Amino acid sequence: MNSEILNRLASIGPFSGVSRETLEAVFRDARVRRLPAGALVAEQGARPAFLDVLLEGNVDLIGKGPDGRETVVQSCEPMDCFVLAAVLTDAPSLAGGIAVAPVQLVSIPARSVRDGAASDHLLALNLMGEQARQVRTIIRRIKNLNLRSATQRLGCYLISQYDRTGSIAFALPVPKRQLAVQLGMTPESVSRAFAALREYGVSVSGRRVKLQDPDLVRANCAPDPLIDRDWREPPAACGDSLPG
Amino acid sequence: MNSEILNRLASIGPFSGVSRETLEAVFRDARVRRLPAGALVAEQGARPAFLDVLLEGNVDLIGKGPDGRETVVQSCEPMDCFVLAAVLTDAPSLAGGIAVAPVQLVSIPARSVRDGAASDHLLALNLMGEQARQVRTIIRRIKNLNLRSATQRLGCYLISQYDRTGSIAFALPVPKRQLAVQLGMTPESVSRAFAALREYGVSVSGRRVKLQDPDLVRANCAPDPLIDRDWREPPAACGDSLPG
DNA sequence: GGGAAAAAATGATCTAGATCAAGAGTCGAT
DNA sequence: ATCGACTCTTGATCTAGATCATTTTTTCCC
Repeated sequence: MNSEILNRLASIGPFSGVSRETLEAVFRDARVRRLPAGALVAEQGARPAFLDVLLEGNVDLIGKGPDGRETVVQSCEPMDCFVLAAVLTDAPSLAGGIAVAPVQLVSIPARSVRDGAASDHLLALNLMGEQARQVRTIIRRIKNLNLRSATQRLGCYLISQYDRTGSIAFALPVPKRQLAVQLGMTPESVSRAFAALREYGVSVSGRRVKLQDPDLVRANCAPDPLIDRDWREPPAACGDSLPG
Repeated sequence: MNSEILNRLASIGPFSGVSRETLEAVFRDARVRRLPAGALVAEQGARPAFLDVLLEGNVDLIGKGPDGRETVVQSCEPMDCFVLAAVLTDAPSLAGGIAVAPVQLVSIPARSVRDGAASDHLLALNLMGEQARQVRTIIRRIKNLNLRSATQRLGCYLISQYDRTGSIAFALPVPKRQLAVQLGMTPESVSRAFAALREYGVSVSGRRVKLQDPDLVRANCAPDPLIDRDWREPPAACGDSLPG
């Protein structure tokens, strides 16, 4: 594992500020993995052997029922870590992970993570905070799915892209098919939602989107800081208040 | 705060095994509250001043959208603690809490909880584990809602009651109206689901339920340990491996 | 025990979005 | 450019469950 990757890891929420010794112990047996799109990254029902941190690509966490039905629990971006809850409780994973694009990830042995938390107070605090943020992310998703129509969800997503880029014209970071997964609907519904948003001055061509009148979209899609992630909000370095 | 309550608190996941001094510090300014059914226990959008532990009654955590729509995020039973994620991250609560029955709860100042975690390694580990379990509970709920029909959800719920009580005849622990909330549907749908389950030998009268043939219900509702909480699974005392 | 008030059952609609089924672009590789 | 394979769009239908409206059953309070 090269030191550039190590530095990137050390800077994310769970590991920020953690002592060099602890990091060395935790990462000692970590390995970088590369997998093609479509690969199974984590298996549902098995105790995860590794905590995975996504360096590049996208991974969808998918829950399957006994009858084969599926539901996307979460859609991960670079520097997210997944199956953390299962790793920390050493319990069978409730969802499987599928690479939706070629991925690069760091796999840290689950044992190392648990041992690290047990022996390093700050790491434990960080992981506690990370899990708390997880909880909030999932609740946001639930609210997004249950409280809004498909069209509103897409509209709010576009608004968030607008806020992030600061430009009324931007490219979708993912293909529409994948957007459908993130927004909890079918690709057909995404198309129809785009069609519905034309009324509010939204034009699309391929991946290029243009918001003629962002405020009109805002007025009709009701973005809400308690649902949509505020990308400006700092990742909340927890453990800051640790004395000593 | 009397010592009986203190002992009950000390025995739940987040506080189990924690040193007397830490517990004293954390609980120093804690207060017992009693509220009538319908009371607002926690307000959405506000930074919670307290971590609440439910001693008696039931609390529903409800997310509201800008347009007034509502969705139940979680339904809490005694000895659950809620708004923990918001307390730990000191962020606005994403959902409000409503007492659906008269409740008794312990309110611990948020500050005390965060300070406790920062100064006591074991407490931090416990809270980390508690949050991890939270995550898993919510994911289970998502899978239950998205992967099963209303009838299957009710059937699996009844099976879980059967497993818990060991008897094919038992009383529902909550009124049907509340059952509807927990299962994510309307009271009307609960009625219809009960009607549909008659075919599988389920009879109801008031709160009394009888499963003539549990295996028939099982066969048609597909219970799954990765969705339904296994009540036998121990609450996973986390932090057991803490050295020293 | 009677009778108001809440809870539950039942029936009749309604609806958002899924599913199914064709077309129409779009893109990458030879 | 030409082919073939995706990805997207658009239209037609279907469906689980919500919603609305009414009746029946419980509950429980005096």
